[in-house]
Amino acid sequence: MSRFAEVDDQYDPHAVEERIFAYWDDVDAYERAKQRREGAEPFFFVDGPPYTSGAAHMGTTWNKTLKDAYIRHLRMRGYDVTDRPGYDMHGLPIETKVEERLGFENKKDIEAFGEQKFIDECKAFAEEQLEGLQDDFRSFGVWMDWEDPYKTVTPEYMEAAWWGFRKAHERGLVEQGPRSISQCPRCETAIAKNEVEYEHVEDPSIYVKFPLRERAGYLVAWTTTPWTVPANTFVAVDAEMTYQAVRAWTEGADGARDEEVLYLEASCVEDALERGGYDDHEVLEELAGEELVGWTYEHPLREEVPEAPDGEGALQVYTADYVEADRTGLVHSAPGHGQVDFERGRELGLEIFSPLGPDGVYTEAAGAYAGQFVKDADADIMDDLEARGLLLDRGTVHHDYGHCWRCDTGVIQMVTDQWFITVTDIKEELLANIEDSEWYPPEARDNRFRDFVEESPDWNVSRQRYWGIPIPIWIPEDWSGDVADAIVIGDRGELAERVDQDVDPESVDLHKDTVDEFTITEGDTTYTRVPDVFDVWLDSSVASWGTLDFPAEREAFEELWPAALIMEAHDQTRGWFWSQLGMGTAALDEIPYRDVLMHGWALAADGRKMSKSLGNIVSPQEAIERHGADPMRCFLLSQNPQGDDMRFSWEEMADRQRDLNILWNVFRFPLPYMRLDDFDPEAVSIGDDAVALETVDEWILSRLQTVTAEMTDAWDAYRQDRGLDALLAFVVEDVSRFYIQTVRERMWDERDSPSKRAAYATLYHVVVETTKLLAPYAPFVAEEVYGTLTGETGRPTVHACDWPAVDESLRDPQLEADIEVVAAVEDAGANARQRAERKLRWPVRRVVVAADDEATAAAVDRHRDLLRERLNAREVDVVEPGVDWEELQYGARADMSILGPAFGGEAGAVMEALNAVALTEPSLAALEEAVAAELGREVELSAEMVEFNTETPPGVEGTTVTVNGDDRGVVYVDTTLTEEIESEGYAREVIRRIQEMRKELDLDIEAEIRVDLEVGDERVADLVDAHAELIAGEVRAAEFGPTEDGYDREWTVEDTDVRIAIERVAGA
RNA sequence: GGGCCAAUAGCUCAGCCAGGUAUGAGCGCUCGGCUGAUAACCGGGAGGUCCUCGGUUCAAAUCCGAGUUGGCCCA
Repeated sequence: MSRFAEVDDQYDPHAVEERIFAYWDDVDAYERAKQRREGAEPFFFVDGPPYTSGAAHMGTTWNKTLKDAYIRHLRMRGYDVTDRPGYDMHGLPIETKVEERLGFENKKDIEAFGEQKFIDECKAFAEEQLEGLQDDFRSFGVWMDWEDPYKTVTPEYMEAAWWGFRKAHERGLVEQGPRSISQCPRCETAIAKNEVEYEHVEDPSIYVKFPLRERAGYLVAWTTTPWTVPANTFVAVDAEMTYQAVRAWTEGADGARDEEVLYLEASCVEDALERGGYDDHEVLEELAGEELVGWTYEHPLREEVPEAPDGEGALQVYTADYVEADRTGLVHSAPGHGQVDFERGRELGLEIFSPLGPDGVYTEAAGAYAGQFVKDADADIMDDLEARGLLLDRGTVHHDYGHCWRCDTGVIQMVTDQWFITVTDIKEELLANIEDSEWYPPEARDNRFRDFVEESPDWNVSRQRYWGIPIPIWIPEDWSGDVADAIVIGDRGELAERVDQDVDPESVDLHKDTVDEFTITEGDTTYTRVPDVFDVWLDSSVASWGTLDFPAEREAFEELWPAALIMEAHDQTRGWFWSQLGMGTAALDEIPYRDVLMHGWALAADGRKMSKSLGNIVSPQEAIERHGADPMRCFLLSQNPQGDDMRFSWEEMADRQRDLNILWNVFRFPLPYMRLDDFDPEAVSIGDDAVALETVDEWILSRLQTVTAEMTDAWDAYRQDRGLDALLAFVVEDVSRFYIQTVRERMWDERDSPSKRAAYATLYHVVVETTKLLAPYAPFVAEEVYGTLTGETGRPTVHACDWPAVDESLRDPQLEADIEVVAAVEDAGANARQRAERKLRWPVRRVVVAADDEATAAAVDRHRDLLRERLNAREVDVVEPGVDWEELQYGARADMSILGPAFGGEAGAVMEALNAVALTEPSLAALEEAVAAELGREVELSAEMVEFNTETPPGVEGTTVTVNGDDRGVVYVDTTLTEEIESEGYAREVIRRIQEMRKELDLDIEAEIRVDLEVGDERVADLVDAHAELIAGEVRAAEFGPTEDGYDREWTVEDTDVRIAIERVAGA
């Protein structure tokens, strides 16, 4: 970029982005920034792979922006940062999208289409989505290794999953067996708990009567899933609860009683009998749940389902901890379906009867219902129960029921054989390994994560699908079910070595259709692969080594692993944070990451989550279009990244754009002067002898050090938001509002001077360092400003710079504290001026600062010149603490509620006298004396009667100085006019108007002009005339006098008409 | 239904862990100033049941309990 080039008048984020994208391309900025740190201390960052099934939304954008900012920052801090992006590309969500695209209904369509073709379609879809995501991420300036992302679908990566799984197997943590799982009958696969979405639906609500064998009567249990009744195996009670045997009856028209005996939990009796439509009842007996244990009953659908459970221990009452005193207090339990039923059933050693296929259709074992889809059989089952007189009530209920997150089909609980990593066997290790990670915020680890790990069941890693990493297990024909007899393959080399077919480990694809062909023969036994693929959560769980292409490549793994840092949103506590812990511990007995930055979710402006149905989605593209990538990034990075959800706000984003615009103005303000003077930053810098730093220069340089230190601390504490706050406050308040304002006059000076050089050198240094501090947040504008200032002398990109170090020699806390006081005094002075209605353009005779403390007095004293300048005062005086300003007078206000009763009829006169007097000191004695003089007689006053206040001399206004909430004194501004002040005031009024006219004519800064002035009032004309020289200097007037064809304008200055004409004179 | 998190000015948020007057901050609004950074900048002002209800305490935005609303996770 060419140094001190002309820049846009206004910050235009889109123009900057466009130029910088081209520039980065030209100079290979990304590669060079990385090259700079090659061989430096490594920092192993691991990208949590986004799922490739759609475009980047605001949450992904926040996440990636955070990652980019931290990577850039760490790189500036000197680390060789791993920045390989990753993509999670397998799994059911993509399968269902592809099925939709191809118009498929179920698995049979896939089989007909061809497994390999379907896998190819899924791969193509995922790759297509991946390209979209890459473009999205690049569009807001994320610098990661886009040329070489890790993809979970490549052989190297899939092998990493095999390797981890084999390690887990070697440690005895892999097993196969029946489990109650959530099955999607459409997708015909088990789905994970977190893939189940609950929806409000209407379902049957039935009270089933189970006929007791050894005694009269029925056990009554409630269920919303009639289709599980064929598999009923036992009825559960709570040991402690009280159950009642009740005789309940209905009375016919003829008075005949129809009665039966029912067993229910005591508190449920009334409600259940009401539902059953009984007329009345009596309690026969009370029993503890424990006493019911061992009672046996008839299966209610024995005739329809002859194969229904009837084995050892079946059809009995047992205790179970899932029983509640709700509905009936007895629970119909079918270990072939429900998870808790299954677990209790296994514990009791009961038969697991699950008479349905993966598509949710009853098998032959279901007898009369065979061939029906379970949900469709509900009605028949209820009819059959009713016909048999075994339904106490039949109704419906609205409740939440699980559905497949992808295809929205209601899930069914059933027992199937699945493969597990038995993480419950290593729970202690998992909990211990957690301690090796540091979480930001820390509570997330100690509450949420620990709880989740403690409650985690074994990990079902098998899915009966196509688009995934095939489970690398080969089993013999007539397999015993003992996993020790199975073969688990850990990598491609081993695969090629052991399978019967000819396989090239370098080129083999590891997807299902390919590996299903492979067989292994050992001795005279032939092994075939189990048909399942891995749960897609297993894919990303191995990312910490998969991203290093381990096990194919070993060196990087040995040097870098485990990850130094990962960052994802809080939903990943039960996702990626957990899966990595599980897999890392199972395979390597180590947690695969050290620092975890857990951020929140991007919510919509209304505080609700962004969703299509609420219509409150804001896409990153829209944000970039409206405000630009840098302002969007700054908005996202100004949010606390530790746990809290972010609330989207257009206003905030617009504010960040405004902040960057101020930076832009700060940057472009000195450029014309620097160009004019051929300022050479290399020859004239802040440390040089030829540069005479003034107080404000030293101050802003000190502030820069303080801000740098604050920002470094903020980044180290994973609070980049606080760093950005500090930086923007510095730019807006310190640099723009204070420093620039103060140095403007120095830059206007046409002559070369050590002071002007100091201003140039200081501002140059401050802005260049600021671009470095800003670089991780707003990489585009930081680059443009940096490049324009440093030209060819800097690094090719600001992102290859070192993070600024704090230069203690430039740091002066005393000075910073002083200027804080000065700024507060200035604020108070401006306030006083405003109340006196005296514009800043008009000088004031003097300003008196009555300091409350030594520090304030000393600060004002030290910076008297600066204050004089900023307050436009001829003189600044300090009154030391403890001393009254002698010109100050005091008055008193009467409190009539005290004074009235005390003086009766005289009160009015006393009050008037009291309010009228002026005192030199605020004491009761002085007041009494003055009031006596005023009133003509003595009065006796008490402290309660009056309140003292100060009265400033005529023409003087006072305002309290506050610094960070503390009163530090009072500033008195004396606005009394003198002829000399009026003269300068009018002259400055004229100057401003001429400047405006120059601006209107778009004259060059250096252009000289002729000025013709006609002032309507003779006295004012003389006053202006007295400052002709000042005017000429300020507006570059070569001469005064009539213009030939000048730009002519009428003005009104403080009620006086002024005509001004200007024209350019030749030769300038 | 359960666990965790949040709620403070019109908006976005500090403050809460270690209780002590909300100087709250920025933006917005409004009134004024400045005028070669000017589609910029500066100052003044208004603006609050600190979600609600209870409790602990001399004192609660802050600690405790219950509830409401929203978020995440789980059933």
